[in-house]
Order: sequence, then structure tokens, then C-alpha cells
Amino acid sequence: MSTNEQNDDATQQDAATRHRLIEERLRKLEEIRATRNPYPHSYTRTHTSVELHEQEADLVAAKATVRIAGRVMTKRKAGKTMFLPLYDGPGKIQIYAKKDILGDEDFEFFKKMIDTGDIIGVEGTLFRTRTDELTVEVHGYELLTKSLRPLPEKFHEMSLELKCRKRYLDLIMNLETRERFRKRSQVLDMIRRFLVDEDFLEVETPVLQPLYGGATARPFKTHHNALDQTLYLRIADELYLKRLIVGGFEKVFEFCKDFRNEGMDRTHNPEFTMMECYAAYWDYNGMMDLVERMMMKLVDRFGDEGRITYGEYELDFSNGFRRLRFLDGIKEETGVDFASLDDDQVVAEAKKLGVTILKGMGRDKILDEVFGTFVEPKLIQPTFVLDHPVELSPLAKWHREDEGLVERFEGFIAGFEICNSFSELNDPQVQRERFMAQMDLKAKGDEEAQVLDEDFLEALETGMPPTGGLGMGLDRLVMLFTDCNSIRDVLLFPAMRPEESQGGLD
RNA sequence: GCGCCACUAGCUCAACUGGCAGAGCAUCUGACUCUUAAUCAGACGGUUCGGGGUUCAAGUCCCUGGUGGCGUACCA
Repeated sequence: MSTNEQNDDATQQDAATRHRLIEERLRKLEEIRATRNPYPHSYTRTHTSVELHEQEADLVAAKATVRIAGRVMTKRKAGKTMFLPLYDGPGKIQIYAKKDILGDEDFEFFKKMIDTGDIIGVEGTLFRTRTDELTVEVHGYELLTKSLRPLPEKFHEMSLELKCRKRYLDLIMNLETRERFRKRSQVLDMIRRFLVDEDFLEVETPVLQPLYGGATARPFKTHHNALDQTLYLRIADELYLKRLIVGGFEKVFEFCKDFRNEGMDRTHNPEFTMMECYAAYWDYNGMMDLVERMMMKLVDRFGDEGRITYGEYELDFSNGFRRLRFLDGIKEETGVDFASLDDDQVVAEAKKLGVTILKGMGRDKILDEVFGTFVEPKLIQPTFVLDHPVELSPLAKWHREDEGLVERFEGFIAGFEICNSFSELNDPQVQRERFMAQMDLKAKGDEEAQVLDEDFLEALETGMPPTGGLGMGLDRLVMLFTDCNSIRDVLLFPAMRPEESQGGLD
């Protein structure tokens, strides 16, 4: 960012409008510059705080001089001594500064010029205080970065809004926030390793797509100037990964950012991270096994005896996922056997159940509504919902036994959907008919209906082997393993409305 | 999109029925050579989210705009 753009940056602001706390820091910065460099280029550490804790016995025995660096979180001054907790990347360590060790000048400089929020490097030896806290006795120190802004108050929770808007403050103040995002990285890493171990090839496909497909959602739209072409941010990468299966890669996966131009709530953010994978010669049964193996790996690592605690729930993975057929689920919860009803009866029964029926909703869409209302909230323990009506799943292959259904499953845990999978439709003529049906729905006003992708059909006509496919919402999965009930807690920078006039350039 | 609630010092929050805008932390000055939300004494700090209205008087009531939270709708 150029300095021109930083009109509200502390150092650029008019003295009159600058906050007095910042003013005070700037005054100190000025004074520091007279004798020292407040922003040196590097600092060589010998240990991190965590390493000091781990290697305490050896380091103390050897009377070793250690060098650490981190952010000053508070200053506890006691006359001619000071205690300061220092936070570095992995953790924290207390340091102890003493006048008769540092000398008058260095001690007074430390006391006056080093503020909470400043980043310093410290050299010294390890000892235990009377209250048995491992501490570095400071023999020398160096200011590494002067902080010009006050940190939030230290013993109340920051407001949720501030945590999300200024995530760096949340990360500075709350080690458990750092831990949560470290865990997110570990979950994603385990999934990636799992897939690679299962011989899946990681690939990358376009984020900017001339047609959006592979899911049912409204897209973000943008424009490519050189080509004078409308482009869409992807809502899924499904159709591209299938092209790769056509091309002969037999197992592929992608961690993809998808973008959906829809509402936001505790399980939806306009951009989110999905994992999609496809395996040639598999069907949805193979994908169910894959998901169970993957989840067991994660639960082994992050859970306890095959269980994880999520909010008020104890989720038990030790027996895999329960299998529940879509229509059976509805029957179980509503007592109505929709399979045996004709279209008019479906409408009547749904109305009787209190489901709102909008214009242009077909039979299957109504069933989906019934399912969402009565069944989904009940799916707390790991469950695969399978064999959906065809209209809801234009990219899934027809069921080999039941007419009107497709081979599809959705994984539900704690009442929300974490994955979706099909035996992929590879008959190009049937796929064309499905797209045509979607176009009809679109014409009738269904804004989310999928669009016909001629290039994708051409790929299918070239021949895609029987294939199992899977899409998994990684943010939601991370929510499960971090016991978070909002997607914002597992996104470092969740979507927020811009503050004041920080929106666009115009 | 709709409904309800909130917005007060840098941060977290008080302020009764409309009657002088407050505390803790942070900051500054001073004391203190083992502190743990350090302690003690003092000081500084306010466009009560913006705009309009009612009133002798508005943080408080009304209208309007903004941002957020929760719920709801839409949604892989």
C-alpha cells in the first residue's frame, strides 16, 4: 500500500485529530530515534518461549545465555525492577529487568520508553521466581518495533465485532484464538495428507469462470477488460474436476475457495473453503467409505475415544455414519410417506405440515423443504442422508434400483451439512436433459437453477468413466473440531460490512 | 430481505421515571529491587454512532440514516 492511501494512518494524521494515546507514543518514538533505531532489520533468537519451557532443565544447568523476542503485554513495575510477560509466536515467557543488572541508563530507558505492545529482543539467563514462574533475567535488550497504538484492555473479552474486524488484535490478545487457527491449519493439513496418501492428485482450477456451475447458488459477477467478457467467481469447481477425470487423472482433489452471492449467517460466509475430490471407477458407496476413513483419522487426532464434544453434543464417530434414506427420513419425522403420493398430494401434505410453497417449486423442491424443516435439525449424530430426488441433484447419476432417485449422499453432523457426494452422472445425453430441465426452472423464476455448460457436455461426450465425487465444507468441519458455533470464528477475516468510508474506491 | 435488541473515554462497561456523563483497565506524574488483572497517591481523557425533532432540560423520548448482535428467510 502506498503512503498516499494511508490517510488515516497514525503517522499521517493531523496532530489535532490524533488521539492523545497515539500522540504520547509518537512523542516517545521521536525521543527514541535520537539515540536508537526503533525499527531495526532483524534479531537473532536462540529460542522461542515454548523451547525455553521445554529445555528449562538443561538451560538452567548450563547457565546458558538465551535470546528471545516478542511483544510486551503488560509492564509490572516495582521500583528498580520490572516483570513483563513477553508473547511470541507459540506462547509466552516472563522477563525480569533489574536496575543493578541493566545499569541506570538502560533500565530507565526500558522503564520510560518501552510500552505494552512494543516488540523487543531480550538476552539473559533463565531462573524460577519465588512464585515458581520460569523467567528470563534480562542482561540486555533491544527495541525491535515501536508500537504506536494502545492494545485493548486486557481482562475483558474484546467485542465480537472488534475481534473480527481487527483480527490481529484478537490474535495478539488471545492465545486461544491463535490456537484455534493453528488447529484449522492442522485439520486442513491432515485432510490433504490423507488424500495424497489415498493417491489423489492435488490440482488447481479456475476461480474466474465464463459460466458458473457445479452447485445451486447465485454467483458473483465480474468483467474481464481485455476480453470484454463477463466472468463469474466460481460457486464450485465440480465441472472442472470432472473434465480432469475425462482427461485421465483418475483421482483428483482441490481445496477451493468458492463464492456464493447469498445471505450470511453462522454457517454461511460469501467466500468459503471447500474440498472437492473425484475418483474414477468409484460410486457413492466408495465415497461414503472415504469420508468415514477421513473422519476417523481426524477424530483420532482431535477427539477422544472416537468422540468429539461440540457445544451441548457428544458426537460419536466410533460406529461410522448412520445411513438414512431421504424419503425414509421424512417419513420418520413427519409420518407421511411422500414416495407413494402424486404431485398434487405432495403439495397438499406439505401445506398440511406448514411448509411454505413458493411459485415454481416442483415436487422435489417441496420435498427438500420438508426435509430441511423436519429432518435436518434432528441429524446430530453423524448421518449420511442418501438417495435424493432427481430434480435436486442435476449432476448426480440415476439410482440403479429406484426410479426418480439419484445416488447421492449428504453428510450431516450436529444438524448441519458437511459434505455432499454423488455417483457422478456421466451419460452426456441424460446430463443434457437435466440441464434443460434446470433451464426450464430458471425460466420459471428459480434464480439458483443451474446453467447449461456446452463445453462440459462436450467433455462428457468424450467419455468420463464411472466416477464418485465429493464436496466437503472445510470451514464447517473446522467448526466441529474447534467447538465453534459460528463460521466467523474459524475464518481469519470473515466478511464484514465496511466501517465508515473504507468501502470501495468510488 | 424481514423482526427484535444494542451502540456512552483508546478498551470493557455504569448512569433509576427526562434533571451536573461515571468506574476499571490503558496513558501521564510520583513511590516501591520477586511481580502475576502487581500495589499505593495524584492527574489527563467525552461530537454519549451521524442527522433532525419534542422539551425549561435529552445518553435517556420521537423520526431518520449507519454499524453490529440475535432470530428468521434465501442458500451448498
